[in-house]
Amino acid sequence: MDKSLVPNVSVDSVVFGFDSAHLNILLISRSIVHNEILYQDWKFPGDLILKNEDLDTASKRILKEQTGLEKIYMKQLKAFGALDRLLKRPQDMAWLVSIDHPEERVITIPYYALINLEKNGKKTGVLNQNARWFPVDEVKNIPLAFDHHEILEFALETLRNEVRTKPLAFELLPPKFSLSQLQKIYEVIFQVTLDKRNFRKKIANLSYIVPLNEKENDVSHRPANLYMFSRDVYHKLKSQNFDFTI
Amino acid sequence: MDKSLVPNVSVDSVVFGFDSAHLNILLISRSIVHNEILYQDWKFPGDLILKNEDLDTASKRILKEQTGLEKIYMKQLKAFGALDRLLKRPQDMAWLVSIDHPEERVITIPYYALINLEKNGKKTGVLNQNARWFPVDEVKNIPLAFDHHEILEFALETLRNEVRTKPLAFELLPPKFSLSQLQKIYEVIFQVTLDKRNFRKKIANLSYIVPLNEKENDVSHRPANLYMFSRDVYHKLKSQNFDFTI
DNA sequence: CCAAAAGTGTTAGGAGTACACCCATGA
DNA sequence: TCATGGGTGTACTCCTAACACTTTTGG
Repeated sequence: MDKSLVPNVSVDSVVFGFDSAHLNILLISRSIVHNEILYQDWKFPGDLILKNEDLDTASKRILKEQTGLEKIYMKQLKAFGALDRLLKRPQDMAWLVSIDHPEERVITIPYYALINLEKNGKKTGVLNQNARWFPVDEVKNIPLAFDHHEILEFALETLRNEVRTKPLAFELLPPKFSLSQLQKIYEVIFQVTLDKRNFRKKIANLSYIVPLNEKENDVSHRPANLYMFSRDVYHKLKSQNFDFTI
Repeated sequence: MDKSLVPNVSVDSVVFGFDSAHLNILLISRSIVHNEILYQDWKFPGDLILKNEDLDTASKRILKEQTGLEKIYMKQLKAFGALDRLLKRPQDMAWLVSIDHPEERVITIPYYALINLEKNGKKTGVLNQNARWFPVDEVKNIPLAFDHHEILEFALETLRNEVRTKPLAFELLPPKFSLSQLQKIYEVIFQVTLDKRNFRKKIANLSYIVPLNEKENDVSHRPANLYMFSRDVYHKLKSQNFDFTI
């Protein structure tokens, strides 16, 4: 194993991608042959960190190396350090050996990341052949490495908490978006349906969501007006103590 | 250094204690002589974890060893892993050598803990001579080890977020409490003053805060009625989806 | 002209906020 | 009898929730 690695600490990334209809998760394919059995499953992008590297730096570096994604919103979740988190299944242990990390005790520090998929897209943003987007509600039926199901649950809960009080929805949207797209984000994150008129009334009161003189193109229905999120206005309001809530 | 320790991972505890008037923080005194200078400052209870120990287990064990506190509410904050977090001041580096942990890279995983100080008390609950309670707003003027000021800020922010949606206030109170005590908790945590009548109206709607047929004793004013928090009722309501907010 | 999503107001009920005086106890 | 904190109601405002039809575009 590389001596410049911290042997007991890794980072992972739970990347949420929104494509105007669904919330998706980025997974990396993993194949291991162990005792003549082929195991195929999925994992989050992640790896051990370097000794001379901050946690935040490591998570960005590794995400870029493994998927090609960069310059997206990332935030730490918390540390996952259960004693047996690497030891529950034979394929997990075999995989550690196969990549020359035969440490038994690895504490992982997952991050969640947010990206819009319409432009950064299923193709353009993701370079690695082994990486694939899955709708978040399908992931519970997909075999994941280690404790990654548990990490995903925590990431979802955290996303739901944070999106209530922070302007995270805009990280999932393109720079110019329609109100229906914005509404859809809250609907897929909270698994609810919202009333269109009430939602728009609320948005109309938020000075940092500014209407543009621009409409959707090439849609086979009445084109929606486009809006943008003004970070400037938002931070000005926030500094005058202010409570963001949808 | 003990070979059964994970050399790069520690846990710390930010213990909040409420004494009916103030929110307090538990700190441990640290003295180091370095280059013939005596440094005296304070730190959170904390240490490196053992190789065969969960993070949650480690934080409980170390808190008990260093302060005597046990069986109190504890929850992980997040990992702090800045490259230079141990290297900013000479006393920090000298201290690591003095306790035989001369590792340069230690990622710490702080927990926050909640306790009531009226019964568990300034004396009874805390065994270690070096441990002392400080009012939380005095701590910013006290020299703390490493990045412990930053960790405290994060702990306070987290406490404020979580106390909004979870029944944490009751962890800071004795089993039987008055409504004024409960109100005071929200006032000290959020640094606001609340209207007594409006506060009590809200509480009256919460079925899991149940009035007892019991009053305060030995107070030189009209004795307050006592209440208790019913975990049963709370969890029943919560399972029928329900939104806790003060 | 059809399909599809955009856009738009009103009303009723509930929650939040502001506000001032009397009560019970110990000293 | 005084000092101290406990305990109580009302009116107004604002937010929330429920609800259905017309408009604009591409095909």
